[in-house]
Amino acid sequence: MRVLVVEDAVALAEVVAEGLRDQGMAVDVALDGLTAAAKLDVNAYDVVVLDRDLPGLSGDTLCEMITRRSERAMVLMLTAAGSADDRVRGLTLGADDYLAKPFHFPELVLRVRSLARRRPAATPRTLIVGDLELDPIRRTATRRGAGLNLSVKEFAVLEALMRAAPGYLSSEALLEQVWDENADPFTNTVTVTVGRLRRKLGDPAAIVTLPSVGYRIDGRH
Amino acid sequence: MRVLVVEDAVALAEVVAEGLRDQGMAVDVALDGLTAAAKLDVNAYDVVVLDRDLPGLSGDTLCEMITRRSERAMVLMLTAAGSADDRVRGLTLGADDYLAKPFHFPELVLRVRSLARRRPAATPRTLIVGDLELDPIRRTATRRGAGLNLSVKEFAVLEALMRAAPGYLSSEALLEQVWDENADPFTNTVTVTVGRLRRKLGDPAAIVTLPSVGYRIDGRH
DNA sequence: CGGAAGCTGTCATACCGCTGTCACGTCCGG
DNA sequence: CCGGACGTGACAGCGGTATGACAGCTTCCG
Repeated sequence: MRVLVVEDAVALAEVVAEGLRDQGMAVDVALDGLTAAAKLDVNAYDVVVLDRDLPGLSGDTLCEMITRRSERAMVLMLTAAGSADDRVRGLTLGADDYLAKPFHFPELVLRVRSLARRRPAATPRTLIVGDLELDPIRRTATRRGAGLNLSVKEFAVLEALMRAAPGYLSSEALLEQVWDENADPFTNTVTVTVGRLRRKLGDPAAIVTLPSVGYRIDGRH
Repeated sequence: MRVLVVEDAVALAEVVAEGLRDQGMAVDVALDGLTAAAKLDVNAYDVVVLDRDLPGLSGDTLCEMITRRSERAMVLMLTAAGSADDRVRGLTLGADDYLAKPFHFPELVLRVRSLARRRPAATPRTLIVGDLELDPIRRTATRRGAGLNLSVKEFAVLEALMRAAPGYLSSEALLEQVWDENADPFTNTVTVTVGRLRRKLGDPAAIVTLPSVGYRIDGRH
């Protein structure tokens, strides 16, 4: 899952980004509105965590820009002012959720996850493809009921592939969804991670390679 | 629109199925939970009309199985008990609508239609020409149900020809669509690739040559 | 503080199958 | 009988993919 954190207080931005990364998300940070707008043009985010007080472009303006798009990210607005009025104004601008500073970090994580889930309209709480089952919230994955011990990246790759099922994802698409913008575009870490994931999934092969095209979960089991 | 009726009372099942067929829907019937589960594995339904009292698997269990999937059908639960409690329980399990027996048939039709409308559009994602089937999303191709193991170019050629069917494509058109613009115009790689594709498709011949004109998929199989 | 263990990305390497070229054979119309 | 169009087998080059080894890093724990 790809997240953009827009927050001008560097310290806070980093704390939030790190925390979300611990949850296995690929997080980019923008310290002002203009940078944020540029990044939004280039990358496809699932959720934008947006501070309302921003240098450059105001959070409100940015929020409106985002929500006007058709394939838009979900917006979680952060604000210092927690009054009911502000809440209403924020939601009017199209923010999908609202969180007042100071906030409890676990709540932020919860809301980001729930926003991501809401995006392509009501995805179920657990992903099931063939004999694979994956719970994004509890961060558990099983095959034929047997628990899998996956690393953060492996889990994220499996989740992305299962969300795409029965479709496929190219290496580039995986790199974009699972890794953040600092990823070397010439890396072969996707290949390696898929390889390691395959080993942990065991037989029969659950991930099929479509040569020169990408990877796909085989749901026939 | 594809509908599955799961109901153990044969007479009722047939009446419902016939009535829905009169509305132009494609209706399958399952008389018990296990049969239903099997059919759900194989076919993609838009709506499942589900009796709660079932032999084999209970309606509740089946409903949970359906709603946990990602590309799921909408569920209309039928029940003898029409109490508010049951209604709540049913919806908790993920049923999308609820109808108490005995019901007026027009109401059933109405609800099925409305559920189908709520569903994110079952896209006809497969190309079908004769006995050939090609799924661009999953990147699979089959003939008479048997999977074909095609290379990138072969797949692209087959896809182009199937999209053109029942028309034809000239070698030049294929070269333009499948290969990039700086392809050697004097190459015979199209001929070769079509040849290899033919071999993988097997008998009877599915690609006919129109001498000096081009190639066409023969859809009569 | 120090060491063990796990995760992650890089690199080198081996391998496999796709791909385009070429040569040659065949078919068909003129 | 000739010529063009097409089919097909052989072949070599190349690119994509898998994988083991390794190093940097973090985390955990005594």
